[in-house]
Amino acid sequence: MTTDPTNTRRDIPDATVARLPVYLRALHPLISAGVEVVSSEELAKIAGVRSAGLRKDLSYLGSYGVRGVGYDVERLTTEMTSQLGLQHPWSVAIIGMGNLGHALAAYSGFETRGFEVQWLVDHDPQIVGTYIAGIRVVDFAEFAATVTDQVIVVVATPPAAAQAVADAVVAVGVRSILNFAPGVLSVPSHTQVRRVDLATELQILAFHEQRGKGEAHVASDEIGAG
Amino acid sequence: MTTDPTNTRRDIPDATVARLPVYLRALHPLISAGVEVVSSEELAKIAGVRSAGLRKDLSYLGSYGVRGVGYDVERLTTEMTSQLGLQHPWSVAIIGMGNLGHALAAYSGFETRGFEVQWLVDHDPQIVGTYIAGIRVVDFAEFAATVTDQVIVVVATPPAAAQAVADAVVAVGVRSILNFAPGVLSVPSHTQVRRVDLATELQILAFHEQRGKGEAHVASDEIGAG
DNA sequence: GTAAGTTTGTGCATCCGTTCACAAAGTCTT
DNA sequence: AAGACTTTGTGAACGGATGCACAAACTTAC
Repeated sequence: MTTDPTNTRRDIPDATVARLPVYLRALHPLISAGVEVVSSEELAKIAGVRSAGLRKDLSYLGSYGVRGVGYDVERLTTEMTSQLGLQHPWSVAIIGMGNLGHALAAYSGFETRGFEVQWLVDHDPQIVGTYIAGIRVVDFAEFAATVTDQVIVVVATPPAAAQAVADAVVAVGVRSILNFAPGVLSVPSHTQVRRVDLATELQILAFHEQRGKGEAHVASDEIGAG
Repeated sequence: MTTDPTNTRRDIPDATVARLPVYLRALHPLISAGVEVVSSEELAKIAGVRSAGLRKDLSYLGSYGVRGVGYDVERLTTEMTSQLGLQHPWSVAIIGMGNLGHALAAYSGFETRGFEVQWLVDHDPQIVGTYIAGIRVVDFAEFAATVTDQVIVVVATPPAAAQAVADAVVAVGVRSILNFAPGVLSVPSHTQVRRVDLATELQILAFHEQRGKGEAHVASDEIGAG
């Protein structure tokens, strides 16, 4: 089972999946610098994890490291890109063109990491038809009529509207939602929701700052998948 | 150990701490509606967790539920607010007034949940001195000169600047950082960093969408603290 | 070709978090 | 006051994730 090319379909633990994007990002500067091989020790340092954990994570990919040498940077990148399903870009729809939605639409970090913002959606007639970051804002009906398979919806509406939006996008077949609105969305079991709540993050920081006066070096949400 | 008023200083697991803000938020509509008592079953439903887990979480607070009745909504709110250190608002500084920083500055969700944006910081002379959401943008020197104890810094700069900003804020005594810039910040061990990376979240969603075609109902990061 | 050096891959032990299930402790009814 | 009913608080079992330590596998030097 060491270098078996057939083990591409092991199931990967959620905690590992949550770290793959971090590793992928850590590989970028290495590629740019023309580095061909990297050891688990070096890569772990860049990614901010322990080397043993990194090796275990990579082993779930049916990893192709070479003992005594390290990992081929390009191959590792290809492998992770493939595992994450990022060979071709995913379509993203941002719903809610308030401050946050506006900022997300203009955020350049999506394109470089496998995503393409294809719809900007709002219900305000004053905003529909205008252009934000070069993309025309449409209403929900137009989005629903043109939406294709495998889209990821980003909910950036006020909290009061979020559940209704979630219901509506689920109804048109969306299965993946990234929710910036505070509060819990209730969705069918075949739909996955990830939540990003700024106030929650600050409150967690506040707790630790108040308590231990910050002895812990916390690194991320990992937003451990529930 | 059941209703001992002295057990206010047990150490609370990280996973529980990450959920307290969610519970606190779930209590808001109940208070507004004038509900006085809530069972773990009801509250768990609102918060999107299991009732047994909720009870265990509350028990770490030295919880004051009443068997056969439920939890006093107001008391629970007070207790959690106190545990999270939110009796008086925390000062927040947002560094980097690009799209995202701009949106965060205008985000109204902070004030209502215990935070007060007190500094907006940028290094661009064109932006310094302007007002965003009623707050004057200052340069880093002015921030460093006026910063007080117990501030939380939100890093919303481009990735290339993030590490330098982190070094600088650590140097003036900041111990809590919320980082929106992609990539890992390296900080002293007494400093806590929480990371929010939009592209990472999307990539995790993409993985599950591609793989299981979304059979999992994922709810949040839990951002298991490292 | 052999020995020394390097780095991966993983078995094992440990820790942490979740879930189950039930006794304890309260309320309500008669 | 006693019994039926409700809901909490938690012990215990379980499962997943992390960290350690080392054998296996490769390279390099001589």
